[in-house]
Amino acid sequence: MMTSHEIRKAFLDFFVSKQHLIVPSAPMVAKNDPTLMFQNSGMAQFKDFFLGNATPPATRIADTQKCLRVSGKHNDLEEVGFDTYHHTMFEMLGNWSFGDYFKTEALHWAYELLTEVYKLPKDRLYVSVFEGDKKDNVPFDQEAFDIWKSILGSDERIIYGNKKDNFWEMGDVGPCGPCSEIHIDLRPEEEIARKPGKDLVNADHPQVVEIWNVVFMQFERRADGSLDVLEDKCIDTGMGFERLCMAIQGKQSNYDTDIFQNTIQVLEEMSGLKYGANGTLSSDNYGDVAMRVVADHIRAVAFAITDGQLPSNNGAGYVIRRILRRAIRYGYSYLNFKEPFMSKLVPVLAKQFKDVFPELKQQEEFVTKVIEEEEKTFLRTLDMGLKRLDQIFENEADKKEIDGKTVFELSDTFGFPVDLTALIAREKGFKVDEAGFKAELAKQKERSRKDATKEAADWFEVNELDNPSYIGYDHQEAVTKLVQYRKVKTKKGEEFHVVLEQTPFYAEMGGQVGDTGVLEFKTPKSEFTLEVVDCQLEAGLHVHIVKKAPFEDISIEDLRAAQVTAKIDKTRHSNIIKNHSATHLMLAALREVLGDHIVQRGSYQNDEVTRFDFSHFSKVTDEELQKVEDIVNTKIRQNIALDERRNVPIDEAMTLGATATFGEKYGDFVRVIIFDPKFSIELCGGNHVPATGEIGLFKFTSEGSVSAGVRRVEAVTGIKALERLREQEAIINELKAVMKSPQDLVASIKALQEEKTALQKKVEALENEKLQNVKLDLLKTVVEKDGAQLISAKVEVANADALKQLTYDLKAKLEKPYVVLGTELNGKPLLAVMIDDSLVSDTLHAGKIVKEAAKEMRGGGGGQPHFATAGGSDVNGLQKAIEKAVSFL
RNA sequence: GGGGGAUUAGCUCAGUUGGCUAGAGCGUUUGACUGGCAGUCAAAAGGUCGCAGGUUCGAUUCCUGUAUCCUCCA
Repeated sequence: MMTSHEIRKAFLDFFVSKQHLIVPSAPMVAKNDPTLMFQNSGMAQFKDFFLGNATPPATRIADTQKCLRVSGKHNDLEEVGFDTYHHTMFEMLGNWSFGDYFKTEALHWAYELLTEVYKLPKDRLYVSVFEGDKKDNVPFDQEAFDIWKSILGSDERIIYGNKKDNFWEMGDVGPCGPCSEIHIDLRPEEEIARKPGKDLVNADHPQVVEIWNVVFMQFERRADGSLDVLEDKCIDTGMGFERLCMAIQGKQSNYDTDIFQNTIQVLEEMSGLKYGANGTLSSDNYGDVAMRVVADHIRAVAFAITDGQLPSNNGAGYVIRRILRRAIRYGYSYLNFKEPFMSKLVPVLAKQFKDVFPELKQQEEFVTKVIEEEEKTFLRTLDMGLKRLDQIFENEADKKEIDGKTVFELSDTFGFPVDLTALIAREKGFKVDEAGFKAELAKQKERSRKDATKEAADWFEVNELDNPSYIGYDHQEAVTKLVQYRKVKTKKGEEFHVVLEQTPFYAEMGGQVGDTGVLEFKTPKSEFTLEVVDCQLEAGLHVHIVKKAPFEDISIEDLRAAQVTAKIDKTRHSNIIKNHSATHLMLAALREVLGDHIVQRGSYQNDEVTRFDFSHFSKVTDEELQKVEDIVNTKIRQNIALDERRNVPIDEAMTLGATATFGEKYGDFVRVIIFDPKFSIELCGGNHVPATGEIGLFKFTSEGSVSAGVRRVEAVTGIKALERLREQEAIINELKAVMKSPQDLVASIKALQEEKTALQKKVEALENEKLQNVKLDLLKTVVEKDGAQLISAKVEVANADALKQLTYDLKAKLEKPYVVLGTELNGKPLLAVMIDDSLVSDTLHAGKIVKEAAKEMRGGGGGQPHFATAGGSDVNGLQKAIEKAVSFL
């Protein structure tokens, strides 16, 4: 039997023999395509070639591509594991022709590979051709039909496919064309005798499956819906590797192939459960389902992390977190893993894929650590949720239902997955109020939406100018005109938004805050100055935000004629750009010190500080931070001139080795910021210092964690860094002065602390001793009354605790105490009542006694049946209160 | 950006009409038993109840602000 490794190799070797260039898989995380989070098909990385935006390295290419799908027609994450053939991550084998060969070769080779190399039985194969679509004005694919007929010798295994199954389009416009699929029937003979496989093609049967899709790109869709015939026709094929292996290895399930069996065997050892004990296909056996879920998900997560996507709380990172958590959940619930287990599977995969995807082996340790951290965090979350659930089961034992609000609270506040709640509830015989949950979720969404919206009036157009422009890269001041303004109501009040023809104000973007400054208006009748508190980008416009503006009192003619001088706050701006340029240097230095896995996760620069989040799995040590500081400050001292390049084609920028930030969208032309081409090259639209020397000084102020796998550092630059150092110095100097300039400041403070603790203990001991004397005196005043030993007195103590202590001490010395003690503390009366447990009854209850008695001193109180305290505000009533308390006996 | 929650001993956490000498388990220290290890038993030490205000006779508990962490939504 061919191993999966051999099957993959045979594919690539076959196409090498047909003069194809083999290229490596693109990273699974789509870094340069803003429309995609992950590679979702074999052709995604070649999109630019089909669109004609780039030239392929060869006209014939073949590869295996790592793909990830979690949503779509057949890929709902929640379904994976319940059947035998759906996956989150999968490999797509493909061969491509860019204006080279077309249908004849593509179909002949496909058939040759399947039947000659892989030796798949011919009588189990079916092929489909496009039947045509009148509405779209696309004809029946006669060409493909004829080719297949000549290959197969007859048309009895050819199926006609409709537009949905057999016409392929990349988007609303662009290259498209019919396709031909090859299906295989893997059912046992007796079933085939009962029902011919031809009837089951494209019918979602787990054993009659499509294994290869050959797309003929021969048209181009225009915006008006019409089709043009392409000059350079292309071939785009995709063969699902996991399914192919199932077919060749004669298995009933993708999970029975050696691709997944390594992992599953380890899972069996770890869990002590046997996979497939009740029949492999069973979706009722949750142990089996769980193993499939884990085996599938660990691949997806491990390779996603390898390709640069850490689990996080939004975007692509959240997708990875959800996949990982789903696997942990299944392992936890059905395989009885209560401790991190996913991370232990990474070495299995690293070994299995070391020849085809060596990147996992290279980053084995890192990937393991990230997954383990994430597992620990989530297991803690699960534990908390389970405890809460247990309480709910106890409290609602008679209702047998968990209301929607509680379910929502579990998920919203404690991150406990809704379906897990439902699952556990079912096991306990509880129902879950799903409608109520959905209502709560809708409310939450509404809240978030509502908050996001501000009430904005329509723009009031003053001057019609279609091209407002930003000139801040070259100027800090502009003499210009008012284009439009509007009034906006926010939660905090009212503000005006102003758009100018030209502006030197940078609008917040890429982490750099917006500029502030002034707008000086000169109209024919008046002059006034507006203070700009912020500048934000909206639909490509620089929107200046001002708190007050007299626009409504000025005629439209005068506004139109107004000359506006826009000036940014230069000092603030210069502090901001120091921080921004320093951030670039810092990123480069971090990568140098910590490694290439350092990827920007977020950044923020204002005039005070630069804050930078990046992916890294452990605390950055003080030594590492110092190294980074040293590198950055060295680069500052080298006074490297800014090399700023505008309108660089994105491909050219990437060739330069530019660092692009994941999650940022880039156009075809980008701005590149270079400080020493060997050190820092970044795609960036922000403002920078003309030379690094201007930054002056760079100093970290903090390092910490934002979430698992992400660290946050903050740093200051320039005058702010100096100010900070001075502040610290001032504190130390002041401390020294206060401590009378000791030789070792730290040691003397420690000594002071120790001394203080010792003295405190001494005072306590003395007070206790004093209390003992009071106690002895009081013991002499014991009066027998109704079988109880009564002590009542007004005493002097240091604090409320001492009074408490005294009553307990007295209790210990007496057989059947009834103690009433009062004291005056800070001008307020305090009362304590202690009665023997044997005396406690409905009427003789310390809490009640004290409450009644406290009325005498205008106060209240409470406590336990045998001991209670009360306070009040009238010292003069203390004596009466004591008497009152005594009178209860 | 908005909502919810958490913050109590070295660690993990309990602690409701505001008054319970602020607790448990693990860990630490000491003592006893044992030939030693391990263990068992007994005892002890260890707390600004995140921080700052406020309400109250009295706040770990209620309110406001703030910091940090968790979590959901956008």
